[in-house]
Amino acid sequence: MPSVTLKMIAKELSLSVATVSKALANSYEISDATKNIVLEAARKMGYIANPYASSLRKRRSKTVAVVIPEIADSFFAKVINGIEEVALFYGYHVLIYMTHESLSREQAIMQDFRSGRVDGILMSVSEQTDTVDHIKAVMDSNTPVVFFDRVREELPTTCIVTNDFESAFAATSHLISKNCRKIAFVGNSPALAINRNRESGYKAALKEHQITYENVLICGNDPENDYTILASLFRSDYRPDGIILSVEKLIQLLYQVCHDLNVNIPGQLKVLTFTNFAMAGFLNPPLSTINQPAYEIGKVAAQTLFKKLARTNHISEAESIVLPSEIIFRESSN
Amino acid sequence: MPSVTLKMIAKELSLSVATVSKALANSYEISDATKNIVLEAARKMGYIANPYASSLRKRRSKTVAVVIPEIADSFFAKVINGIEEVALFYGYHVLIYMTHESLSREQAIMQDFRSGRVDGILMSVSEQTDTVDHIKAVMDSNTPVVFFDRVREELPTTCIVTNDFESAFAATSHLISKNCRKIAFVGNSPALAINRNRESGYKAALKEHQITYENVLICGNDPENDYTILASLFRSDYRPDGIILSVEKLIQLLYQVCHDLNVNIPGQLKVLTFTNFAMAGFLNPPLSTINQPAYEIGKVAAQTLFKKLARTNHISEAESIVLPSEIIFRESSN
DNA sequence: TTTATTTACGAAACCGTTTTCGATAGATAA
DNA sequence: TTATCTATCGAAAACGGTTTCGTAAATAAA
Repeated sequence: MPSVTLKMIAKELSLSVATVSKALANSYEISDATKNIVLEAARKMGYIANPYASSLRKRRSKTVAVVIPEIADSFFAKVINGIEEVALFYGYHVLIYMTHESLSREQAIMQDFRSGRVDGILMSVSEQTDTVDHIKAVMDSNTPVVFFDRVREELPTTCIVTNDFESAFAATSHLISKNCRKIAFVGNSPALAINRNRESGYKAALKEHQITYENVLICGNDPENDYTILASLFRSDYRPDGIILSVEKLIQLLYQVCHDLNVNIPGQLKVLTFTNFAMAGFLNPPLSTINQPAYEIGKVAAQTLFKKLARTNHISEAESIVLPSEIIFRESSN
Repeated sequence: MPSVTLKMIAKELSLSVATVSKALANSYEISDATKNIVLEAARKMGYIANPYASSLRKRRSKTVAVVIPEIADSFFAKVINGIEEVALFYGYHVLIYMTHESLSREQAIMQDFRSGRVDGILMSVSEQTDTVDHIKAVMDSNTPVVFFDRVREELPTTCIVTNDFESAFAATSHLISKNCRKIAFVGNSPALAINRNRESGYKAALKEHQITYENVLICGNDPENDYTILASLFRSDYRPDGIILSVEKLIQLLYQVCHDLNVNIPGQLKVLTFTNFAMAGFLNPPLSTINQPAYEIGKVAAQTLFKKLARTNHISEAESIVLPSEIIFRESSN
């Protein structure tokens, strides 16, 4: 039960603690013969290093944090899969934190990271995040941050994003080509670059086709309220014939609304959605999707972070890595 | 940049490190006047305790681990949501580990936990897990484990499960009542109690109705292979007219198979699935589901673990907490 | 042979807390 | 007046590793 320590191995072998430590670290200072003896003893005694003692002295925890709005979303779940894959490879541990779209929670989480709990941070900011002071403070304390998906480009670090502008542009153009002339766009927070980019792509496509109907809705985090917002779309004279959803969560609500109000998809409304949703092709009707490469985003984000951690010089610059999304046209937009 | 330590506060205030530490811990040994002074200085200097020093000395990390097969599954994603909610409340941090259904990965992860990295563990075992030595070893080193969903009942600890037998029984009975006489059951690993319980429920219902057709398939983790297994069902004389899926991942494959082979749901095949899938009602056809209370399972599992952690005496006993699932009948089984 | 260098190891400081054990001064009790 | 508490604080020993630095022996260079 009493876990075995370096000191116990040292005593067992009549060596010093320092020697045992170095032997286990495969230091050049120790002879191969001694290393073998130590390794064997450690194995036999079932030695496992205390990570907290090690982290305290080395000032590195071999731990990274993932800060996301929430996890009940296939996108973030897949991102975490990618992150975990890479972290495992590099021997890092992964702490998970959720902001639940709350800035104050995000700030509290970031505050904690100034303790050096994690070596680096992978994050996707909350909807509410309209300041970056709390993030900058962590970066200033020498903990690198890599953003993905919901990024803040004003900070000098790497952002892993997808081609949101182009995707929204292509999606909107596609709806136009399908004879939609009143296309609505539904996003969540205008504070997020990701939403602004998609909105810009949407507007650019409208402009190119000289379409004046423009309808940008902002949904929040409250399903009931969002339902009302979506439903109101179809009760007004301003009723659209096409819609682009920027948020995965809204799919269900939109399908519900259309079901409840007898809006036929794609007959009366054509739908295209940013999502990462394996079953989209089996919905009724099959949903056209803009598939973000979630798993890849997670992998690249983690790899980028570990690259930063490996480097000693910390001249981090603002930079974007763009992984293209893939649009899959299905019946909902046909 | 150099993070502020207790020593710095002590020097600043001409107090001892011990006094500062105790003041911040709100110890009765320190006068209110001194506490206020210390608190104020700590706040002003931006003190954040080093968690590794603290964990090393206190032998408690305020960290728990979640060990799951994978996360790209709405069930586990929701469970984590529940866990995180409770962990936040108790001031705990959450480490995530995925086994990817591999026993050796699971063993490696458990091995690491013998270092005392985490105070407790929440886990759902892998498909391959046919031994519990690696788990027992961690429990013996005084790190409590709470199982959920995929449990191992032979260990003296708490298991959070849902009423799998009853759900499978009810689901099978329902298909029988809809005139299915050749009902297949698809699970993953027969090593898992959860699967055995569901299979037993399925068989019990068949028996009760004196139906002799019995068809238990085992799907694995390879989509292509699983597709073949499912497809072969409909090419044989043994072709079923009803099917119960024990695994969420298989939904997409089954719908694909039925689409490819022109098997009409529910006309030629009625389907009921264990899943936790918000969009099930909007699939084509709407899918009847046995909804596990994923979020609740996560919450209860975490609460149970924290209760164990709070207690000093460690007389853990085998015990099951059953949270009932809810069956929602939709068109796929009608 | 002498000197310089390399090899292999150990003593001790250190990482930043927490905790034990005194110590002191003032208050209270005997 | 003396003994006993009580309240408040500090010195120092943990916690279990890592790292610096010193040293003795072995080897190489002169």
